[in-house]
Amino acid sequence: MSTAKKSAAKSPAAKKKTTTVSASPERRRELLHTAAEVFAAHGYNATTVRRIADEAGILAGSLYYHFDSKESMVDEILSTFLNELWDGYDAVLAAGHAPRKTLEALVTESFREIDRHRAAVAIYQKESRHLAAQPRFGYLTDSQQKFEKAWLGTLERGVADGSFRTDLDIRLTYRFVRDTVWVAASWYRPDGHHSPEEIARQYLSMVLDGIALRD
Amino acid sequence: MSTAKKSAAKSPAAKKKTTTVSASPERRRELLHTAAEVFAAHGYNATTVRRIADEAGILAGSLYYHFDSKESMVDEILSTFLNELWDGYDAVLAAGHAPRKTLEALVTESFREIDRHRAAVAIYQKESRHLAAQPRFGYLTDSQQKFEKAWLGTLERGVADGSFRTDLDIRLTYRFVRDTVWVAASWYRPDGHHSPEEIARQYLSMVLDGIALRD
Amino acid sequence: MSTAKKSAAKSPAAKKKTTTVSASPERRRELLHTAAEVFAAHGYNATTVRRIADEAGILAGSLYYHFDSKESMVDEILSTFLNELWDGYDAVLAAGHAPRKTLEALVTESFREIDRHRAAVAIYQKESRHLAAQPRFGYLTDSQQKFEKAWLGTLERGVADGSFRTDLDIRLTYRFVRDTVWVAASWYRPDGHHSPEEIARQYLSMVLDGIALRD
Amino acid sequence: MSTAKKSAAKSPAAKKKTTTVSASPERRRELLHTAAEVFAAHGYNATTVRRIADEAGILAGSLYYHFDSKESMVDEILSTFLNELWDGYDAVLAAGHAPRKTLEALVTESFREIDRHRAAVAIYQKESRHLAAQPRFGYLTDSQQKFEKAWLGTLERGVADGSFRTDLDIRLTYRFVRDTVWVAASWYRPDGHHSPEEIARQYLSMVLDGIALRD
DNA sequence: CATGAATGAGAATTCATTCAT
DNA sequence: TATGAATGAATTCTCATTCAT
Repeated sequence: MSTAKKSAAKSPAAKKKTTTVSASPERRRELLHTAAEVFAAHGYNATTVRRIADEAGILAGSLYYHFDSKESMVDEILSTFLNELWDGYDAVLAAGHAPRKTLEALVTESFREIDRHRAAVAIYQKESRHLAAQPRFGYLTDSQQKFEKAWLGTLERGVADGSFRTDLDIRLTYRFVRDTVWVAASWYRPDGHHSPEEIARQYLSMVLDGIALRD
Repeated sequence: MSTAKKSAAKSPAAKKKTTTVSASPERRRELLHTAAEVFAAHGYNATTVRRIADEAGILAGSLYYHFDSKESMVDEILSTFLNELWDGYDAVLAAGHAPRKTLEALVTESFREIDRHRAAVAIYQKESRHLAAQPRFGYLTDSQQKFEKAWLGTLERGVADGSFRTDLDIRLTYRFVRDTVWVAASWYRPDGHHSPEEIARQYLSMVLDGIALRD
Repeated sequence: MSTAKKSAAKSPAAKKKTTTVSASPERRRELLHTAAEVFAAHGYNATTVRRIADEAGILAGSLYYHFDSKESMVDEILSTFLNELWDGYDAVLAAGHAPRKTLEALVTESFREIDRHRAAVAIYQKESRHLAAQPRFGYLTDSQQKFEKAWLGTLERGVADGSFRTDLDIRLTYRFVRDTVWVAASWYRPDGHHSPEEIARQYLSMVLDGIALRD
Repeated sequence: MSTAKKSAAKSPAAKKKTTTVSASPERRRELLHTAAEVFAAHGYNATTVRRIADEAGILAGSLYYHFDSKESMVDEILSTFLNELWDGYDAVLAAGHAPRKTLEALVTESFREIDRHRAAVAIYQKESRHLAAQPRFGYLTDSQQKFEKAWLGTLERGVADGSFRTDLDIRLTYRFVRDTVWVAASWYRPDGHHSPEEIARQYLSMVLDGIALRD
C-alpha cells in the first residue's frame, strides 16, 4: 500500500462533514471529471467554482452539496490519480525486473496513466509544487519522494549492472527522464493514432538510444 | 529584428499614459526583477500586486507610478526575455551551420538564456499558454511559431542529411527535445557546479546518444 | 387567556400550508425539543437548519415536512413557553395575595418555568429583542408589556403598603429583580441539588434582605 | 499587568499582515466605535460587514484596509475593553480594602466601565461564551476566571469577617451579584439622570440591604 | 415521512486599481 | 516618487428553502 493511498485516505477522513462524502458516488465522479478538465485547462487558481458549475450545468452553490470546497475537489482528483499511479508503479517495482526492463515498464505505465488521467496529470504538473505547501497535500511530497527513490534507484542499478552509461550525472539523468515523460501530459491528446504504448516505445527509443543516427 | 521585439515594442507604445515611461529606467529594472522573482515563485495569478510591493519595500499603490498594471509588468518581463532569446537564436540560425551543430548551438543558447533569465523562463513556461489568449500577448504566439519553425526545420534537415534517425515521428521528437530543454528552468539554480554550457553538454549527450550503454 | 396564547395561536393559523399541521404531534414535539436545545446552545442565527436535522438524525430538507420554516420553529417554541408562563403568572396574580407574597410567588413560578423550559427561556433571553422587530413575533412585545405591568404593579403596591423600601428608584428595582431572576436561565442546570423552589428561596432572601449581615 | 492585556497583545501580534495594524490609529478607532455599536445592537453574527461599512460611510471592502477580518474587529473591541476593565479592577484589588468596601468599589468600577464601554460590554455579554471557543479568544476565558476569583474571593473574605451573611450559597451569591451588575449593560443609556456612580449606589443598596423594608 | 439534489440570495473576503496629498 | 485610503468587481462559501421521488 502506497504512501499516497494512506495519506489520501486520511485527508478526507479528517473532515467533520461526512455527509458530503456519503452522497452518490456517480454524481461525484461526473462532477470531479468536469472539474478536472477545467482545472487542467485554466489552472487551479484561475478556475472559478462558478466556471466548474457552469460546465456541469448547475449553480455554483450546488457544488457544495457534493464537495466541501474547491480545495477538496483537487484533493480528490489528485489523490485518486496518485493512488492508481502507485498501484501500477508498485506492481512494476515488485516484479523484480532488470533495471532496463524496469525503466521501460515504468515509462510505459506512466504513459498509460497520462492516457487515463490526462487532466489529473496536467494538474499535478502545474499545481503540485504550491499545493504541497499545505499540510492537507502532504501526500504530494510523500509521493514525490517515493517517485524519486523508485526512478533514481532504477537508474543506479542500471549504471551498476552496465545497462546505462556511467559518464552521466545521475541526478541530471533522473530529471531528464522524469520531465521527458510527464511533460507529455501538457500536449497529449488521445486520438487513436498514438496509443500510450506506442508513444512510450518512441520515447524509450529516444531516451535509451538517442536521436542521432548511429554509425 | 524579431517578431517578439516588434510586438513587444508596439504593445507599451499603444498605451495612453506616457507618464509611466518617463520614470527612471533603473528603478523600473529593479522592480521588474523583483516582480519576476515573485511571479516565478508563486505564479502570475497567485501573485498579488501587494506582494510584489512588499518585496520591493513600497506600497502596492506606488507600483502604479512605474507601471500601468500588473499585466504590463509580465508583458515587459516576457518581451524583454524573448527579445534577448531571439537575438541569440537568430545569430545561431544565421550562421548556417550543419543541422547537428545547429541543434547543439540552439540547446546551448537555450541553457544560457535559462541561466540569465531563469525567472522569465519559468514564467514563460507556466503562463504563456493562457496569456497568449489576450491580443496584447500575441507576440507569444508569434514567437512560439518561429520557435517551432526553427527547431522542426533543423530536425528535418538533420534527418535529410543523415545526422538524425529516420525512424522517429518528427513532431514527437521536436516536443521531446523542446520540453527536455525548457523544463529545466523549473529546477535550475545557478550554483557554480553546473555552468549552462556544462548542462547543455550533458543534455545533448543524452538526447543525441541516449542513456543506454552502447555495445 | 393571555395575549401570548392568542397571538401565538393566530400566527401559525395565518399560514397557507395546512400540510404542516397535519403531521403527528409527537414527532413535532420531539423535533421542537431538539431544535430548542440547539437554539439555546448556539443562538438562533448561528443555528443552521442542518444542525438541527443532524441532531434529530434526519436530513435538513425533511424538517420542512414538519415545519414551514426555521422561524416557525422558534415561534412555536417561544409561544408554547409563554403560554405556560402566563398560565402560571395569571394564576398567581388572580389569587390576590399581598404584594410581598405575590412577589415571592412570581419569583418561585419563574424559577419553575426556568426549570421546565430552560432552553426556551434561554432563547427568549437572547433572541426576543431582535425577533420582536418582526410582526410575527408581536406577541413577544405584548408579553413583555404585560410582564412589566405585573411586576411594576406589585412593586408599587408593595411600596404603598410598606412592604418594600420607599427610597429606591422603582424602575431600577424592577429591572434589578427581573434580571436577577431570568438571567439564571443562562447557567441553571437541573441537578437535584437545587430544586427551583430552593433557588427561588435563596434568591428571594437575597433580593428582599440583601447579602450584608444585619446588625 | 493583566492576563487580558497580555493575551490581547499576543493575538494581533500573531498575524502576518502587520501593515494593517500600522494604519492611522484615529481612523481605526472611529471604525471600531461604529462597529461596536452595530455589533451591540444586532449581535455579532447578525451584523454584516456591509452594515458596518454603510454606517461608516464607506464600502464593505474598504474595511479590510484597516482590519484583517470581522473577527479581528470584535477581538480588538473586546480586548481593549477588558484591558481597561482590568486596569480598574486591579487597582481596586491592590488597594487592600476590607471586603465590603472592595465589593462596593468593584461594583462602582463596573458601572463606570459600562458607562464608558457600553457597546463592548453588551457584546461581551452576548458573545463571549461562543467566541471563547476559538483559541484566538482564549483571553476571554482567562479573564472570566480572574473575574470569578476576584469576586468569589471578596465574598468569601466578607463571609469570614462577618460583613456578609453566612447562610447563603456562595456560588449562587456570586452569580447573583455578577449578573445583576453586568446585565445592566443591556438597558443602560447614559442620560444625565443617572450617573454610573448613582446607579452603583442604588444597586449596592439593593444587593447589600435588600428591597424589603426593615422593621 | 424521508431523501437527494438542487436553488438563489447573500455572506465575508480579496485584489487590482485610482487618486488626492 | 511614494503614501493612505478608498473603490468595486469578483470569488469562495453558507444556508434556508424547494421539490421530485
